[in-house]
Amino acid sequence: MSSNSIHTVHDSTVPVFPPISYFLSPGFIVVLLCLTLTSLRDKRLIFPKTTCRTPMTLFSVGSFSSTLAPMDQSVIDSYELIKSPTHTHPAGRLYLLFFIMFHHKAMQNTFCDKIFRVISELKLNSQIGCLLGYDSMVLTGPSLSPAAVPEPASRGWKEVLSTSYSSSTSGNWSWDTSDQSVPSTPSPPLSNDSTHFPFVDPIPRKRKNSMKVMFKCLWKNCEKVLSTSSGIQRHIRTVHLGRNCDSDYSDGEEDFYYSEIEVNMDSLSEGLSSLTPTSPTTSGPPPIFPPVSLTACLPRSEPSHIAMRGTPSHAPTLLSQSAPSTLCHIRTDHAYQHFLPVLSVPAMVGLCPKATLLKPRGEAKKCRKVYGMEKRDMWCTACRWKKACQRFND
DNA sequence: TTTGCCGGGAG
DNA sequence: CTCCCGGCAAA
Ligand SMILES: [Zn+2]
Repeated sequence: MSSNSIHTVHDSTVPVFPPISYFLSPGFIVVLLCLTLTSLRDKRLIFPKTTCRTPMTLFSVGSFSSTLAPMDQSVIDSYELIKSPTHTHPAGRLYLLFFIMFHHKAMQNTFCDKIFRVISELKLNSQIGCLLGYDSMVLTGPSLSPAAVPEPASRGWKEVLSTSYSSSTSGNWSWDTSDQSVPSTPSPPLSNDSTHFPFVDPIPRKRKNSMKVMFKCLWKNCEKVLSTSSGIQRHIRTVHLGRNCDSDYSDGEEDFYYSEIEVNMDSLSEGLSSLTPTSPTTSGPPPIFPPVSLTACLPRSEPSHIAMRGTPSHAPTLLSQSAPSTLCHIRTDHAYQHFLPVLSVPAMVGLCPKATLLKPRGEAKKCRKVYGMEKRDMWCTACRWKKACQRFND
């Protein structure tokens, strides 16, 4: 029976990774995301805030180990996945490659905005490159080989950005198939590598006054702020998403419609239902922004072989259905958010907060510069309307 | 020159 | 509201 020979590979237990065309069904958007992380912590920081339990499916590709593994369950799974030595770069870095399939097209922009924001807020020792694929124009090669990724200039793909801790680094890494690493990345000053997270004090930059983390609904014209993520999720679920409140069943979509804010408890008498309309902006404490260098990064040589394996996750799956207990979810979110304001350890050296009281009118490259006039449709809405950019705001 | 974006306007 | 653009200031 040669029909089965496709996934003959060793394990019969491992289901077959769906063909690339699966990701490219019309209406879906695939984001090819390449992360260069220096520690596991970085990833822990990024993904709980962005991909965890959102209406999309995340497939991880160990870019150097040439393995695919599904990551549509929870962050915990991704931990295990990352701990695998195949994902650890010899130099102590982690090179990760992800296919992200959005179940709703509208989620793409939200996701990008979120992940950009998180990365710049955290000043991660990470480089991130995003390749956005439009519908099914790319990766249409042989059914199973993502090696069919066309040349960088191919129209379907667009480089998004690459942030790095040092503004001078020209992050232009082409990942080669197997061995080599850090192709043209200038040697980063962080020698003090942290292969395992040397967690410093997880206490954020808390002021003496009690800053309490609260959760604000981001739905248009809704300024609801609640003290627990479960509360805000229930609010979004019932009020905005129109779901029945009888059960705590959640499909994870709420995560995109709220965000944490820090509220000064002194000027607030434990408002549990509404917030004083002090700051209309979404995120309360504007974090200090380091110079973030955005540079283009495009994959040069296509990964010639990628053995696909993993569970073919049911496409519009409901991630939380196995564990309807919302507590589990909250716990994870809550745990990670402690780390949020913590700066990554080694690279704090070159970063001066620099009192920029005068706000010299923008520093970071905005959508127009990053994407170019040619792909105006990839700008954020504000940029498209010639308003202040909200994706790369500073 | 290009880029960011305020203010204003149309629908 | 959403969407667009003239025009100015800064890069
Ligand atoms: Zn923008």
